[in-house]
Amino acid sequence: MKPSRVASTRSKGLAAEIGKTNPFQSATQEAYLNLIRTAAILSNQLERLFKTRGLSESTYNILRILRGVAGLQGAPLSKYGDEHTRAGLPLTEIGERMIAPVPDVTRLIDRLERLAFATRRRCDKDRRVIYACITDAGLDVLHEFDATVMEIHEEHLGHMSRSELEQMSALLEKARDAANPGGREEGKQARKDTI
Amino acid sequence: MKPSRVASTRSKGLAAEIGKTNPFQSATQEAYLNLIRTAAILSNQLERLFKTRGLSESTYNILRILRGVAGLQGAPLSKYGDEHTRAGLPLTEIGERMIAPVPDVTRLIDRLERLAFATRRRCDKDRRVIYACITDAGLDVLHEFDATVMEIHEEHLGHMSRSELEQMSALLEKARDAANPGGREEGKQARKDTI
DNA sequence: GTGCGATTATTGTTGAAACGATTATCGTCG
DNA sequence: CGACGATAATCGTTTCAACAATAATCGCAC
Repeated sequence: MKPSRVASTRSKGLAAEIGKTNPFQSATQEAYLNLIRTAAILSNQLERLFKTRGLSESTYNILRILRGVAGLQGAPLSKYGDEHTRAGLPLTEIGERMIAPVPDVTRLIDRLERLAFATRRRCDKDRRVIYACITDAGLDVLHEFDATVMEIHEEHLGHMSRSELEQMSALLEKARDAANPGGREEGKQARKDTI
Repeated sequence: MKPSRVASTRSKGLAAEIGKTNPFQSATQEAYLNLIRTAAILSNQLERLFKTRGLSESTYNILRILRGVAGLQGAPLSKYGDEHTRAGLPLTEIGERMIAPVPDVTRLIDRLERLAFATRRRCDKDRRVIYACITDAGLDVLHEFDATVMEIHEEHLGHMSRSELEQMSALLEKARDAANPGGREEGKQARKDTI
């Protein structure tokens, strides 16, 4: 069934030692478990918050991205259509900027549109691409969350010193270096700067 | 609609500063984003591996837990039934040991049972509880994965030094301290020692 | 311009998770 | 004993994510 490269035959020799390994088998495994567990626990509370307004962490992430570009001057949409149009972003680019890489941005925009938090707009230059824009209601709901989100972050991580947080961020970034599924972290300098 | 305590009125005053904040708004937010992003990327490859045998990360996690108790001497099930019974674990305890806290362990066991990787067994002492046990096929599929899982971990995190990994684990543990959704990390010393 | 590969988005379908309500059993108190 | 609250598991339903297949459009070669 073609294990699709992930289950390919990679035998470096450490295969034989399974079963008689250290309590945590290896430092890498312990680090991975801590990573997954911490992420799950911390994201849990935020997810519940978002859900009160029909959002998931992914859709919230998209709204943050759209808000980030909504106020830019040379934004793509400002030259089309009526003056009330807000700057948007093609769906593919949205997918590239998301913190958790997710295919199927279409469905997420569907939900945002149903909630009236985003709109679609076809690009005239290239009619394949669709721009998604945040609406006023979307800005409102984001604004409504802003304070609470920051406070939750403070509650969760405020007990760590600034240097610890920076250190953790640095280590996490380094941990990502080797992973890059598919290869190379987008040379196009994609900014994943918002939730 | 009762925001269920997560959206409760928590006004510490930093609410007002939204919008004019630093590039990363705060070190806590940056740390959170790095955490989520790294976890998503690293877990992605493992999930695809597990999926080749019909498992998710959660069901794999359960199998690891069940394997961990399958060989224990004073195991709960050894005193019931036939001699071929393998030690198992009540569903609730499984849920407590999982890396990502998940309700509805029932459904996960359903899948494992359908895949013939686990079996159910009702406890005679307390007929409410169900013990789940790993089967030989379950042990096989785990064994089949063991080497690859370790190698993926090495690929992902092998470029970091041991001290970096330990440091990262320590920071992640500390990050979890304050979160504890619902309060207090189970005083019953639950071990989350396997994937 | 016509056809062909590549890109963008959508859709269909399947599988998994979240949440709440429900059932069965236990322990205990009267 | 019989009722009550508590606990363990299951089920119903809705929502969400993953994967593959499809449709529309573009860029370019010819």
